[in-house]
Amino acid sequence: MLGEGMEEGWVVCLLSKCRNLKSTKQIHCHMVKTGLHADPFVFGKLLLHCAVSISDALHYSLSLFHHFPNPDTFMHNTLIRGLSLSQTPLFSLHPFIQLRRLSTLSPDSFSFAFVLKGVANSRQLRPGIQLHSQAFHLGFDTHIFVGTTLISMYAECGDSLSARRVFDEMSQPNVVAWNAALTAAFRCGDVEGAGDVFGRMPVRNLTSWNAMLAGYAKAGELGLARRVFYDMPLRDEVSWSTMIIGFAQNGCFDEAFGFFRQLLREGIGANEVSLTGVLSACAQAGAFEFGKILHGFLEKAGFLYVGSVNNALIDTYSKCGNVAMARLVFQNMPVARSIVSWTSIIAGLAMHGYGEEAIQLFHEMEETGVRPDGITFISLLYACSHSGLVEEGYGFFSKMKNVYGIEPAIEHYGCMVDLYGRAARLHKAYEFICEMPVSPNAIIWRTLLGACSIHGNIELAELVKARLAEMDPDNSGDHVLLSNVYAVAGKWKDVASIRRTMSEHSMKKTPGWSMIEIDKVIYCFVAGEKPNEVTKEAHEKLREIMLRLRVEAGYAPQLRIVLHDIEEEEKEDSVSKHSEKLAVAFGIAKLPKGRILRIVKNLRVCGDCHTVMKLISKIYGVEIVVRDRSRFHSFRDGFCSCRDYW
DNA sequence: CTCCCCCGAC
Repeated sequence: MLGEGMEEGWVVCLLSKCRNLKSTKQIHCHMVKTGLHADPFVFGKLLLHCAVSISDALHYSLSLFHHFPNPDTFMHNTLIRGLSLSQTPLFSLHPFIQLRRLSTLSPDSFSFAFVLKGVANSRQLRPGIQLHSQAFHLGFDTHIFVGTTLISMYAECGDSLSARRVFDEMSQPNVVAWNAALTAAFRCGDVEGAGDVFGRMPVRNLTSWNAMLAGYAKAGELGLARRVFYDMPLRDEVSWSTMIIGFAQNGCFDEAFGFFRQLLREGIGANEVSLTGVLSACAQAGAFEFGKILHGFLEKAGFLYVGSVNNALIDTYSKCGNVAMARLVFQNMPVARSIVSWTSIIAGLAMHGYGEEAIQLFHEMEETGVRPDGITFISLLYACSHSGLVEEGYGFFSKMKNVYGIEPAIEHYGCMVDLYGRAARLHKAYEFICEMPVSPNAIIWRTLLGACSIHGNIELAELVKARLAEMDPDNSGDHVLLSNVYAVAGKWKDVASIRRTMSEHSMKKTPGWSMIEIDKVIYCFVAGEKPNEVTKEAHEKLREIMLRLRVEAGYAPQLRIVLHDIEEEEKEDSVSKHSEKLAVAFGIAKLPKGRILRIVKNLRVCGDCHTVMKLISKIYGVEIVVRDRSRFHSFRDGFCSCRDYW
């Protein structure tokens, strides 16, 4: 038998090795048997472990807490801390208030710092102000730790002035407080103010420089980020990752790739964060070949043992059109599958039109005991809406609320509107919008307008367009959608009137572009661009293809395109050709037979192009994979994987 | 510093 002190140390050490609730409960049992659970120090460690170190054990720590006689301040603080990091951070107020009411105990600086963190995470300004005043009365507001948290809290709650004031009133801010002020300014969208703080900092460590990089990148100020990057006296892995991720998130994939290559060239080497960043760039750009190279590299370097890298790979393969590889990565993961892994594969299957399989995986996930989050349900609802699974979608929407207690966000309501709208239940979709408890944003109305354009409902489209005109009058896409509704109905006068309004207000239409990779070179075709050598060749091939489609398949262009030709007849013939048709034509001209044509497009594929692709796949015997704005179309032998529902 | 996230725009 071990001595008492040794037993104590041994239990605490064992506890720190427990990664889940089950093994932690075994330690707890042992503690009860040996009587150690009554020791406030050991019990406090157990509580901390359940509340903070392992996930999904917060409820267990709450019940432990309630069964402990006279819990001390540390135990209260542990509970506050655990709750502040949970899905319901505002609940951290409860143990804090309880602690304040006790006559035998009182809150300390930790209590304030943790509860302020909870308030910051809940973005609720009012309790934040009350806590600030309490901290002031008890003299904790001058505590550097509390003061720093106050700055972050005000910034998170959107009160930039108060954040600024707390910082200005600090007598001797340390570097952590300076960094908090810097991050706070960025958080409030005050890019200039952040630069100002940075300029006045007495000491700058690497963290401050990296915070500047991250802040500029998040604000889309990539030029400024780049300048700071080259001005830095010292760069670490974080600096490099921040640049790669910053460029990737702002759609500058070439730069993201460039920084990654430079990172390798300079011998610093990739870590798991820079790898997820560069993989995310591949995913968004549809860079399948580069993604495969990275996969080989990271496998050899042992990065497959990192969960996030697997997740990024799953997403990359899905978004590059190879859902089979995505599945394989998911199945062979040598580490535990997190909620992100499950959500990634569900989203991947969904965007490839495998709605039933996505649902199947969701059920497997539930059986495994992984708890879905709000994003999982967005992906699942997306799967249902894009596969026409209306009843199933509604079922999951209810389950999300009633079984998992997840309050639907505007995105979930958006999915539901899409679900009904795509399935031609336009009035149901409209009713749903009117009855939902949050006020609809432009995206919600635009979803319904999109549905009206698919199903040709002029009355509803006009009503919805009027709403959009109030909320987002400068959006050219909405005008285009309404004009499409008119065009399908043959109401040319109304179409012309919209076009006139658009040119009078000099509204710019987003140009459509399509990319195809041939021999490691990416060719990008933009609708309406000036002809060059490449586009000329593509046009020639396209003319030949279209002729063959007319002769052999009786193809006739759809109304919208006819209209288009009339309107733009004085322009170059090239303008009337959609970029995805050009990319396909170029691919047929250049790629060897039997190769899959992989195309990435920035907008949604139009009805006419969809028909043309189906015919090309049949007549030319090629497989075409098109990644549209939000999903994949796989054309083979005259059919598309979306079953014409998209 | 990260991975998964509703709509639409030729």
